[in-house]
Amino acid sequence: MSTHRRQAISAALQAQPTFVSAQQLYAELRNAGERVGLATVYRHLQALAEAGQVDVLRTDEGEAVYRRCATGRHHHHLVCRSCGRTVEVADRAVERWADRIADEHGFRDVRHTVEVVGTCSACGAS
Amino acid sequence: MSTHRRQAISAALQAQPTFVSAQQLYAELRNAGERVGLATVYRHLQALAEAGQVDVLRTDEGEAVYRRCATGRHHHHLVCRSCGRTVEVADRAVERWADRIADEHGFRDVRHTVEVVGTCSACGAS
DNA sequence: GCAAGTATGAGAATCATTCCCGATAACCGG
DNA sequence: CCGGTTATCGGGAATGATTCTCATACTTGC
Repeated sequence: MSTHRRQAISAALQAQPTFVSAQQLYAELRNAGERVGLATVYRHLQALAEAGQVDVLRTDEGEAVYRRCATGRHHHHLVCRSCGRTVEVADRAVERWADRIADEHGFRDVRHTVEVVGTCSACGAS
Repeated sequence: MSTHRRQAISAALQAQPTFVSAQQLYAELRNAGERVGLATVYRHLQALAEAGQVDVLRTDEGEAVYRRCATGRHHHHLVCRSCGRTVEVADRAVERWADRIADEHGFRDVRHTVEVVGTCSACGAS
């Protein structure tokens, strides 16, 4: 159906250089003049997440943050704790590791979460 | 000072077979007859977490869950999504992987989050 | 253009977590 | 053991993110 709002939200997300919370995206949309409701932002973000079109993760404070990733394939993130710059990492090594560990303990249908944060070269003014 | 409440909370946490939320722990303490406040549970849980005596992580719903781990050393968890059984995994391989990835992209002071969930052999009634 | 159905937005409702503050209990010097 | 001082408690209010509700606005098929 009407994909007007959905497109606006999807586009706004696309424009983000890093992970953003629903609240942030909502604020940006409002600033950009979009008359959109917070509930709508949440709805679409969730829909996009379920459709696997965006990645979701939780900050240490428990806030959900979203990001439209370059690839639809499974990957992980390397995020700068200072500027938020995000590098998408697709490396089979971790997947294999997770599978091996799970296997060693008899676990099945394994799913994993792997996120790495650090200070990027631009921010680490050493 | 008064370590009465602190001990009760620490002990209750010790008795948990898996990760528990502050709310759950609070409920258990009340059931056990402890006249403790929710705020106190949060306070001590946070203190214990900062002291590195308990591990904290976030559920997909954003709720913080705590666990007193066997070792104080750095490790990860393999959790059964059905029964909650938790296996502590200390495997240098992931650490090396994370360091390597970070290094390749010029990131420093790296910290990582790695959690694996699956169905344990007891629950996977296949 | 019209009916029927979905998306939308505003604000209320939820829920975990934190804040506030008067009450309480531990510690200490005497 | 006593009073004074101070950190901890507990309960309820305050906060903040997320979800729900529902009347209204837009879409689509016809």
